[in-house]
Amino acid sequence: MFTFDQLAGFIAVAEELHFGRAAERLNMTQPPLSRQIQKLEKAVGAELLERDNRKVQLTAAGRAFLDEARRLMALASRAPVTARRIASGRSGLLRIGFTAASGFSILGPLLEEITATLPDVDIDLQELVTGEQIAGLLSGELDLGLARPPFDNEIFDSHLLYREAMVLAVPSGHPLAGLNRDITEKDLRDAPLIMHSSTQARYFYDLVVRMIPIQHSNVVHTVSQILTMVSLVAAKRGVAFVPHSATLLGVHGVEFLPLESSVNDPVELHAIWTRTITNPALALALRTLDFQEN
Amino acid sequence: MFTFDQLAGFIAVAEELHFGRAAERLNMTQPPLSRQIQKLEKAVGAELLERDNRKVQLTAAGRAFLDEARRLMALASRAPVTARRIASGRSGLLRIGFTAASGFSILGPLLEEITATLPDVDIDLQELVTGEQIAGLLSGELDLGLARPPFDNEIFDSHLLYREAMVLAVPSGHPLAGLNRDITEKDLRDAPLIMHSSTQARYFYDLVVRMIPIQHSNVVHTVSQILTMVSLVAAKRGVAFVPHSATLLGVHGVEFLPLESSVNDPVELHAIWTRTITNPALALALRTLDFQEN
DNA sequence: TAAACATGATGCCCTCCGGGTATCACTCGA
DNA sequence: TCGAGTGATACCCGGAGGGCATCATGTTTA
Repeated sequence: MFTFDQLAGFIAVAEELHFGRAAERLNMTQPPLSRQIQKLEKAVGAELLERDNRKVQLTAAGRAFLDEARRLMALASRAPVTARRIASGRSGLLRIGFTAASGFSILGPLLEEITATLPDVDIDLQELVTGEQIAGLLSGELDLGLARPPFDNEIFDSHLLYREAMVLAVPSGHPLAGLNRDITEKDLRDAPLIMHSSTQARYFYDLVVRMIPIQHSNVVHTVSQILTMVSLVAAKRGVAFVPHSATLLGVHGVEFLPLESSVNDPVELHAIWTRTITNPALALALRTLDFQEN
Repeated sequence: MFTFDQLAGFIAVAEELHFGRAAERLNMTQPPLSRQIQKLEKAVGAELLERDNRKVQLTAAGRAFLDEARRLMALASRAPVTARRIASGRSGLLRIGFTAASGFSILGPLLEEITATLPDVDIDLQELVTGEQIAGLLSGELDLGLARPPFDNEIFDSHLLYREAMVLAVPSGHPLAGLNRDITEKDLRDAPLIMHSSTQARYFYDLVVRMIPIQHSNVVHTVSQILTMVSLVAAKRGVAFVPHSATLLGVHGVEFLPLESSVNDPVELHAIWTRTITNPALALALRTLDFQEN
């Protein structure tokens, strides 16, 4: 196998067609350059230059090999640059998981800020519920999640994106919509309820149960995604507790009513990521977004 | 700058994710391999592998650099192969000049033989009169010519392709066409004549003058290309002496009549090339065509 | 919980590769 | 015919890189 030095030497001689001048260009003397070319020709197995004690010219094989040599040198000089770009985080891939509701609120501005500052970072997006995001982050299939609590603060670092109110989704024209006041526990005593899964959507389930004593006999559906809930409300299957950002989903035939609540804006959305960051693009993105100091 | 050995080492470690096994695969011991990778990382300017005293894994930059490294190695191993193919003549470029008439006779079979034996040799074809071919061969713009004498036998080597008769081209329905015998000098005493240029088509000019005493007052046109002559005959501008292969040009409105001649088939076509062959593809083609021994 | 094991990094030695200087061999032009 | 120009060769020397022995550290096992 030949070396990059030999290739550089050959290119110089091929361009100068003169060993002395080529050696000067390479900041070396002529003899080692001669031997370099000899070694290269031996390694390639073909005569590349025709030397005539008076002039030097390329052989047919030499012309072809010159092309390849230039290609090799170009590739070799580009490779470290791209590697460094990726190591520094200015280039690379960021895999982001997000919930359906966050997709309509915070995701857009967030992506805009990332792409404006880090234009060479590719972004993979996946709509996932919080549980799937946590699994993805742990397995390394995801770099960043936009998810709800709870998550293990030993493993994950996080940044609170926003808090929002819980509202009641009802079909258009529902009697409760005419009340023009905050909905209370009593209003819901006999309403058919579309409820969050206590396992898949634990966060919402717990929140609702803390806010309002539920008549479990009223529950007609148990689902895990906000979008599914709103769709079922639109289909007049019942009413549902959803975060305020669900109003942005744009589903027709649904109205959103305020709820009487002791806590202001109890629903949280966090950006979360594993504390052991291996993706430089993530590190840089977190700094860009001011989620992390240093 | 890094070396190919470092690249090969990195690829091995990246594939094995284990320094010991990678070293074994490379027929070396583990310590120098470790240092090779360190040198490579220093040269690249980025950490490529994350070592953990227990396991090895690629960094984001390492994954990207692995692609480039594989590309480099592939290119580096292909380059000598193509160079050798060209040096051996099995691949490359052959630039052939030919006269219009030879294009309709010998050129086809000749090309067929070359491409059948040397399928990877590209062929450039140019229709040129003998003088232009000789200039092209001398300047190195042409490798092989299909031309007429004379040419300098000191400079050019040659191979006689064929000899052919001279015939008289006359417009269809010309009185001479009805004679049904060889045409003699006397038949042409008053015929308007389309004659070869004494400079551009010296060979034909001399041949004709040797065969038949020309009435120079009868010459109505002086041209250098056979195809032009036949076209002018078709346009009834006169009669012309052309080689037998001109019958293959397929020009309508022209008949070809035999000439009384002392010499059988006086018109020669040669393959010619400079004695100093630099194009390996030419050397191999000449041997393939049996134009040259060894 | 301590000892054996596994694995990458480091220290040291030695060989060989590659660069430098001096010189040769060959050709061309005055 | 001789000197200038140019690529190849001889010889020397320093440094790069490989091998062996060993260290540092984390994991497995008894």
